Amino acid sequence: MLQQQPLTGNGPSNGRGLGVSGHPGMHALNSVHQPSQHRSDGGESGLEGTENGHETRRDIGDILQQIMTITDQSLDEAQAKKHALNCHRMKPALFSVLCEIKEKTGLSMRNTQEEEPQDPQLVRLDNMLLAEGVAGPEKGGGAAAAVSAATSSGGMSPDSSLEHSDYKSKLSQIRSIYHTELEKYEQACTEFTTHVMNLLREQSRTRPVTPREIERMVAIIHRKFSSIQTQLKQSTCEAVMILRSRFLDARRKRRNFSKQATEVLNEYFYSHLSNPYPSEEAKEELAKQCGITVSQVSNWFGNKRIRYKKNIGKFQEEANLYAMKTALGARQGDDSPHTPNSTGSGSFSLSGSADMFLGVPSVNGEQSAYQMQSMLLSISPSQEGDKDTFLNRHAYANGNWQGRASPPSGTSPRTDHSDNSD
DNA sequence: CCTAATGATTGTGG
DNA sequence: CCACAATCATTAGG
Repeated sequence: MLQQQPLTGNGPSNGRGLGVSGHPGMHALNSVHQPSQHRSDGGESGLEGTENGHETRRDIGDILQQIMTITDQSLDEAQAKKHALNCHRMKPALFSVLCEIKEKTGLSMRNTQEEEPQDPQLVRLDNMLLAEGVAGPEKGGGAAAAVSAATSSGGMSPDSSLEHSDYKSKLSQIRSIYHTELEKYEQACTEFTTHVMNLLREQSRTRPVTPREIERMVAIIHRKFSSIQTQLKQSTCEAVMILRSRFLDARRKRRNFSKQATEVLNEYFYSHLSNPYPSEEAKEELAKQCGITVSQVSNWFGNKRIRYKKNIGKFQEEANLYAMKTALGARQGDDSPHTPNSTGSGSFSLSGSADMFLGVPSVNGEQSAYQMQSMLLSISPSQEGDKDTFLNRHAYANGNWQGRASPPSGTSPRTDHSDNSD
């Protein structure tokens, strides 16, 4: 819109080369926009000459003549002419009229798509950067604090902090890059804007430029720069996402839970074998005790249930161990919160058997424990469910959540499962 | 190195 | 959304 102005106010000074060849386009433009100003005498004051009623043919000749003489004019002469034109008393009025025309023609079509509703994607990017702590004021609050709190209570996972700091440093790196780039863009934008504004202001002395036009120009520049910024934000987002996925992958690089943690979990699992579905609160409690997250507890129980069910025989030893342990704990006046959920299978069953183990030589006792446990686990309600109430309950519950288990081995209490098929 | 154990993820169904 | 089942990916032990 601005690169090719139709007016020839400063024509003579820079249009020399073109003028010589008598460009038809130029001629046409001249004749259109300055119908009353071209005059004869290629010499001096041609532009300011008075009107004369010559024929058009003659006019054209004059113009050509004028153009031809441009080459002969000196720069000073041209400047002088320009100045003279600028000082003409009609000039402001003419300019304002021209501005109006411009406004009505060229810019009217632009008006239609002037408003843009704040690109939603840009908003999304902004939100994400903000949420990720890249665009915000400073990091160090929310997530980090929560993580540190969680780890401190458990008193463990010293390596997670390491990974975390790694993540943090990478993130801050991205952050700093983002900010410097953003600043650079911003600076360039304002610089360019002021430059353009100055340019336009200056040009407004020689050609019709309305303030509104300048405004529009500035808006256009801002839009362009903001699109660049969007790109920057997008790539930053990408970088964060990549970093994030790497970090999450690192989380997949699991560490086994501590011995104590698995102890606690197993204790709960086997003491609630009838219904190994800890409530949300129980999960939280366990998580706190083990220094892991609630979802990790959920994972653990999910894995445990499925793996236990899949091969009960493999877990019998373990089951025994923990059953015995809880029995011992219960016996030692540990009236701890067992949260009798639904079936009320708290310290139940094995207190008696534990007693038995205690009064019996160790090796033998362990063997008996296996037997007992396997009986408890593989018992079917119809067989001898009416012997003891606790046994009955337990067996029932077992059958309930396990559905039908499919232990590949013959449920032998021994550790020698002779199913080597190769 | 191979394998079992194990924590996490993914896909499916209620 | 939760549980389950299958699977992935890593760790630990031989």
